[in-house]
Amino acid sequence: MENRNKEIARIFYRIADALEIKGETGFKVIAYQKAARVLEDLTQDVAELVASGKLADIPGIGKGMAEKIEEYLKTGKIKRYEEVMKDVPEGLLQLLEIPGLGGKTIHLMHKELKVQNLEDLKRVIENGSLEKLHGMGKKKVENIKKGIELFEHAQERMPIYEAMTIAEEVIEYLKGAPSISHISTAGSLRRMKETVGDIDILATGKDGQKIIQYFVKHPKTIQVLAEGETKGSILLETELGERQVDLRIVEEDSYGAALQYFTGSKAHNIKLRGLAKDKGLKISEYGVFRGEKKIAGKTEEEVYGVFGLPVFPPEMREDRGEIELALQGKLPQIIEPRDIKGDLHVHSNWSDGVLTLEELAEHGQKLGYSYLAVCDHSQAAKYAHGLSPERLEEQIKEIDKINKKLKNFRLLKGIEVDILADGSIDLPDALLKKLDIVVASIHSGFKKNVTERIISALKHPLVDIIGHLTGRLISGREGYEVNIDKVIEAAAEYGKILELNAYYDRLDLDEFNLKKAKEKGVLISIGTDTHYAHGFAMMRFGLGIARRAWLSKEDVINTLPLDKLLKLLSSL
DNA sequence: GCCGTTTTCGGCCCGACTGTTTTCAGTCG
Repeated sequence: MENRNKEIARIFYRIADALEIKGETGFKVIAYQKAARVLEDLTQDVAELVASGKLADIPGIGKGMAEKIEEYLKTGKIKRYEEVMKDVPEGLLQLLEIPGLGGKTIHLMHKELKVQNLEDLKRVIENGSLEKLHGMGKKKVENIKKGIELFEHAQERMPIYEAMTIAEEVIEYLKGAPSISHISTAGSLRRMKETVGDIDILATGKDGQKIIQYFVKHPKTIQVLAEGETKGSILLETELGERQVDLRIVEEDSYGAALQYFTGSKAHNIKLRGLAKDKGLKISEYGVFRGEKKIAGKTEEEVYGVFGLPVFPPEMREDRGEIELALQGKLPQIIEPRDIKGDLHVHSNWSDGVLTLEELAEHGQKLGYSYLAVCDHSQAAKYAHGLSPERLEEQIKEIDKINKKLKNFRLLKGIEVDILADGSIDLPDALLKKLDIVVASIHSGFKKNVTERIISALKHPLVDIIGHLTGRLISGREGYEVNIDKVIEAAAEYGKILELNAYYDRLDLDEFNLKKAKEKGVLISIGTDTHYAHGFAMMRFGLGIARRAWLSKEDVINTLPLDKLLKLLSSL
């Protein structure tokens, strides 16, 4: 079983929402939200922290939260939660998700008009009673109506690859805007989160208004949501639906401060603002100020420099302890794109890929890699033309032939072998012994003893790596029922490697499990699992997630030069 | 509700924008 951290986090979020609607002081709401976020980010099981008495050492968890967590672990309930929910109908919580509608207004309409849910809200809009409330008016109601419309058409967060593709296309377009200079992604996209809500773009230019006017005329615009002098917001038509893109324009002089500010995360920024306050400074998207005087803002180096901090990699800006560590000069060095020496999971046209072995080698060399691991499917994967022992023998010979012609580059002989229903491996040992690298993955029987099967694969002396451990697809499939903590422990025990599958829809292991793996000393291999030429580019998303998990070069085996990699693999 | 070698009480990030006000409240990012 997974630990209960996320369950408790969810309850804390709901308490925060309920308190917001009840009109409690904002700081209590923030305290619950912070505790919830901290719980979500935690790699240890709260139950273990309770057992060791270390729960209240976690920043954001005080006496009150600790008591509630213990109560939940003991009784499965939190009294405080049931109390607050007495006064707040279930249907009211959901209304907080409507853009433009907040706790205060919901409280008011609940108290004055007995609104309990979305239905009721629509009714009081239609019959005009909402408009008559104190502080409300025609325009506010109009805005809420629009909010409901947006809410009902709300899109799921989009996978990072999709967001990046749209953002890069818009950035190309923006280069044609008058007076525009620096252009960058910001927000969760720049932080490389696995999914992205809105696409945020930041740019500098003398004439903000003209740039925004140009921006909203993007040929795929289907609706202009905002068009001002410094901010524009549009809905774009894309292959997968409507996507929101926001553009902000700032002066050259504020670019660093704005980039820092709009990259977030919010929690990271709040912590930084706290530091500023302690120093008697003020920080905003325009710069760092001492009184009226601006002392930094042009670059992120300048802004962070004021506090004696380095420019954090965007992926680390989540308030997960990075600021505290940096202040002590102990911020870890995380993996960089240039550290990657090869891709350890690619498919050829021998199974379900489209590229020939020669083409794979060409692409690998173009990317500046030293090696590529050809890991086609094994025979059990019939749908993918998995390789029989005979065809794998043939492929091995073919790869040997190609390698003889290559200089400073090597195709590694590998396989992505199926872990069968009984935990055994789909190819004979004698054959596996001829390979440089063996990745074992589950492709069927997602609900059958997955944990045990994976662990038995880990025990297999010829298996090096477990591929896409949970099997989840971000845009549509829950992962297998697998006890990840147990698998990580087994991988540590047998000294085996876990894959970070860089394909954007998998990103599996995710950042939290990668962090757990690192803490247990388990090494990671990053592979794109590409079946096509354009799939090699997925490496950047795998790297993004690796960086979000604070993996260093030393944690990732495909940062090794070829000879050291082969030595490591043969020792597993 | 959390937090503290300046505080165990009194703070808790900041500014833009909007709309309903007549000096401010609510919401957002």
